[in-house]
Amino acid sequence: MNIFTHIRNNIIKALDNLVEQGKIPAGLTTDRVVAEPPRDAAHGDAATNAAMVLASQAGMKPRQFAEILAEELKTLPIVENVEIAGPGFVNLRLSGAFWDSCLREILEQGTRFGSSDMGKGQKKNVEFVSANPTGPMHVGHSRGAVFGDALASLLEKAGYDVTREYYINDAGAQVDVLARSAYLRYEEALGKDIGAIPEGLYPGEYLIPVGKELAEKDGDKWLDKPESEWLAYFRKFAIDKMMDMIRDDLAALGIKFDVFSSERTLVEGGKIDEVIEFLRGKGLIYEGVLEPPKGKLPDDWEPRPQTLFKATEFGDDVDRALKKSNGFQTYFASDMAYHLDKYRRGFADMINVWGADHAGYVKRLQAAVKALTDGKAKLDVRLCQMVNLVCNGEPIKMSKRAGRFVTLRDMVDAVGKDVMRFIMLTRKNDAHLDFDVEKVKEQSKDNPVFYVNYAFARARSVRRRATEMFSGRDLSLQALSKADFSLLTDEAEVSLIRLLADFPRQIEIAAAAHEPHRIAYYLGDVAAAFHGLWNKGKDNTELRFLEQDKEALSMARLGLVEAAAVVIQSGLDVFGVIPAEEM
RNA sequence: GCGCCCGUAGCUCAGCUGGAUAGAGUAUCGGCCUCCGAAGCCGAGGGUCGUGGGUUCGAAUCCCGCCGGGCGCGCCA
Repeated sequence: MNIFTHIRNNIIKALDNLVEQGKIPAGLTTDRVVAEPPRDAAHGDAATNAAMVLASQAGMKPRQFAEILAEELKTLPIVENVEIAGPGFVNLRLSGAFWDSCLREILEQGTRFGSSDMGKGQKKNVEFVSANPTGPMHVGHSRGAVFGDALASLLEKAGYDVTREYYINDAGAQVDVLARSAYLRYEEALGKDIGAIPEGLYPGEYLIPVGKELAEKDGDKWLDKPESEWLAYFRKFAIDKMMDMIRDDLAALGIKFDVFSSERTLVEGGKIDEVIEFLRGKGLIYEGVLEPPKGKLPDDWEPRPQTLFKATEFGDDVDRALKKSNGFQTYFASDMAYHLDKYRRGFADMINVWGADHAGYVKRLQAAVKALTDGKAKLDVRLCQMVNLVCNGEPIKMSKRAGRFVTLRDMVDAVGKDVMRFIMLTRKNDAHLDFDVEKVKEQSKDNPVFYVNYAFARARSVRRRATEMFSGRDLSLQALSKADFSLLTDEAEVSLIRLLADFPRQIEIAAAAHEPHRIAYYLGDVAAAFHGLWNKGKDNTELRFLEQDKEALSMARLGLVEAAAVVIQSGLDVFGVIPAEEM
């Protein structure tokens, strides 16, 4: 439970009471009233802006309104003290019993703690990766993959019904190139000297086994046959192989999709024509000629009539082509069909994760979704910036053309899935990220995942000691939840409890903003608070977690330690990272 | 030319979608291991939040104009 929604509910109730008592006028708009943690803990546990937001509506001064509200809030059982500060903040100090109950809740819920019902089971579709099925995943895909997966987990934790979806671009010219490249490897497998891979075909060695497999399966059946006979067959076979490979790569990163959607299926099912007719019915299609593109003009540009969609009516800069001048469908047209398909499958709330190089495409797709669903569907596009791969400060060069790119698999093998996932999530998605493949392997401060994990490992270490010291005693989370937490009175202990209790709210904030990185920062704070408390116990033996002759106190402190471990584990779980028990 | 993103401590970045005295990490300097794991902790210095206006009780945050950086801009996928 997010304690600040709980507090806000109490404030709203208090306002209702004041209306009943005739102390403030009825009918105030309370939308903007919030309860939140004050920036400075010295101001209390929670602050509300109610007086400042409502005073003018009520025809009072903020301070005056605050006085009245404060009197009413003092009667709440969870409130220990109320103060008015600054322009009219009402600061609440919550009772010790309230914080004890928060700690108890963490231990009772275990790693379920942090879950929220904010999403109310509402369906959300997160489409990510969607790499072309023409080769293995390279490192450039990894950020979007990790981000999308973590965002999906985050939304699940916040109470949404999330579908992870992969859109296979298996309809364009690039998959014909794939088919031809595979055919070449097929010839090679049958003993033909293919020489150098011609320009325009995929040179990667990953197609060698594909050619070999076809040769073993079909023999020389396709040899010296015209392309028209084998192209479709080779294409399907190769695409399936590539998707198997991609699925394996993703699995190595701990990612599993719920749905794979195929562009080709949409095309062959006539869905593109259907969507164009659908829009034509709405009067949003016309034949016309587009303005020449701005900036550097392509050499062969000339005005041509095409089938256009009135994207400008929905916020786009120009109208967009759905059919080329030769009558073929554009990629945008199939994307429209795809998003209409998603909507019809029940997703009125869609998130797409793209590389930042697709930024120019966002507006037109949002315009499309608006038009297709009469504004009933939401589409948020999250852009992931590039990851600069660095090795001890030196940039690593990648070249896909030469077929020697660093694959995602190489990277997972080199640094490990968990490190990779965590690092990718320690930055806002739209900020560039330097990833040093050597430094992240160091077990030091250069490696943010270790800092958090170290706190967890220390917590486990305390538990191991406790089982020795208090052998025979039930030290399960359930048992510890019954400890006497009123014994935890040190400032560092109390502030750690507050921080841990804030986890559900952090999940809600991060989920609402579609920003998983916030959880990484929060976990850093939790780890810091825990390390701080630990070291306080080193300096002052009175504050050590475990003391043989003070069992009740030890149980309360062990409960706090375990609660910290629970929150760290639960937070890392959103990232798909499993913390090590020992380091 | 247009659109999107960005500009916060020497460096790398947070900043809870408008709150109180702008924070971490790193680097520099100074402390803490007879004591639950020093991969850690405590402390110090370091800021015109690019800039100029506007909105209001209140702006790093929202709006507009500049300056600087990045990306994108065909019927490609």
